[in-house]
Amino acid sequence: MQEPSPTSRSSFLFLVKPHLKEAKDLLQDSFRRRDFVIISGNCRCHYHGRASSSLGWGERATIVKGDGSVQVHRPVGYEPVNWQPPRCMLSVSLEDSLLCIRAQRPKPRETLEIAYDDLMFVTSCKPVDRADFVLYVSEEQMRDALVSRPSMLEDGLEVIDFERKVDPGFIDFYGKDAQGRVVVVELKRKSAGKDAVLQLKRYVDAVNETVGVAVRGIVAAPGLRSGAQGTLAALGLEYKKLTPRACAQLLQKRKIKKISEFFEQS
Amino acid sequence: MQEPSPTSRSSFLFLVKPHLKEAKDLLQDSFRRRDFVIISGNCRCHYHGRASSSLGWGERATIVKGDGSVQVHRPVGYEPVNWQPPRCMLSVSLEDSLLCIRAQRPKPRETLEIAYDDLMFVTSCKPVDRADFVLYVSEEQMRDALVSRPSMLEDGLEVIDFERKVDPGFIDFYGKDAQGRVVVVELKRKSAGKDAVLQLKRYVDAVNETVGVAVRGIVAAPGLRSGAQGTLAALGLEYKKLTPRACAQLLQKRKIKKISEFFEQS
DNA sequence: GAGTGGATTTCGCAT
DNA sequence: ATGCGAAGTCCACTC
Repeated sequence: MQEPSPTSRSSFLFLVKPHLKEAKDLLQDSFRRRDFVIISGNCRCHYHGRASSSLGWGERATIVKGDGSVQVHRPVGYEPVNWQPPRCMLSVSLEDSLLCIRAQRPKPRETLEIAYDDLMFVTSCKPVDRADFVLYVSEEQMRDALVSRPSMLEDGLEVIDFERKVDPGFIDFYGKDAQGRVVVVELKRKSAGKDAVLQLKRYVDAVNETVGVAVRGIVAAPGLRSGAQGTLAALGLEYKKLTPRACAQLLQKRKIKKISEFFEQS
Repeated sequence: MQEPSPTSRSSFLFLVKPHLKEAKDLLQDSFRRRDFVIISGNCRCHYHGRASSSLGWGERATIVKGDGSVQVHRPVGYEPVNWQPPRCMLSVSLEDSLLCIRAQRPKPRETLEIAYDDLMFVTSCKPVDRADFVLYVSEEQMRDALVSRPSMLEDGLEVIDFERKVDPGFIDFYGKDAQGRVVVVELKRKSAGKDAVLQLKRYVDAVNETVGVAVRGIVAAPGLRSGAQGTLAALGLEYKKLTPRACAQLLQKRKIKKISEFFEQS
């Protein structure tokens, strides 16, 4: 990710106000090449499959991607009015002075027909895009979420402190469970590895020396790398799945962005 | 719907391989005019809001609609990789030789930043589209669905016959319920009105004269127009909601397209 | 405005 | 292949 922008750009074709025949020839080639195609003009649509729908004449933009997905976009509305998921059979033809585009899917059986009688433009290209998409929340956000609602990890869990200083470092979340046992939570934004488990163990040991009650250690992360599984069990520690998305969603609902706000509210 | 195609076409602007400055000026005007804009080129994206995400450099197409919705499409994948729902604040600027497009939404607070360093093309227009979108299944499809799974209307309901001839006409669905009572169903593709209720009453009366058990009458439709409500109650008839989508979904799952197939399977 | 349920949901991961 | 659950779900409808 964040790799430098390539210096060479992929080529593209574009037709402005083309005749239907001209567009049909381009689209046939483009569909065969699995190009990324955008068609803008006046069209009507018919869909038959999981349901049926019809859409009268109007000016819309159609996107056909190399994976065989299709979407027809009206001037307003986030979602496409008609669409077809990937892996479609694409065909184009001229029928009764209409440029007819068909996208068929075998399973489930469904068909989308888009008929243009007038075109603003048609573009065709093969975009180069090898970047990784990364969706995340910060470890701080995860901690905020957990502090604002400890029950998302376990019923009856309550917060005592967070970022609590102990000898080996800082404990992300420090609380007590429904049975009154102390709970030490190590948060990880990505899948937790053996290093996270060992770090948690050090915290648990440190807490064990200072408190007189039982101490539980929990790794809370979106996943647990295979190597960490055995270590976790051997050290008597636990793992609880905690996804960035769940945390982000909670923070959104609660409208809590910072820990300070939590303490003001509670 | 299906209204004749208008003879005059709305105008559009088309920039091919524009300089960033040139594109910025166009986009500022387009955003102010609430145009329908498509931008194609090399970009990177950052999103912060309900979650956070980053997407490195790659060639993608961005659609900005007049309602303030934004979507960034990669070469493959039905869904946009980044997006913003309608009612966004849009802004465009030149920063560090990048064309930066910002789409901000106040509630929930979230921001999408799209930075282009190279453009294939930019188009801007104001499409005219006043057509109605109609999603439907035929009454025949609804009947097929109900026959293939009467329980979608009520547990224990069984089919005896369909399109059954009685004196006033044809009964859509004829069956018996869990208590052995005869059930007469009148299907409607759209919201049922008083006419549908009265028609059902005639069927129920006709059946009442020929059978010795209690007869129930049910209007099954996606909705019930307000006027029909009172008539329904006065005549001792019932209404059950039955949506075209539920029927279409069932037909799809069961892979039953025609009644004949049902009898072959049963 | 918040809450609820549906969608031609789509999509990914588990079985 | 199939089924189940999550999603920055979106969206329409109800309270």
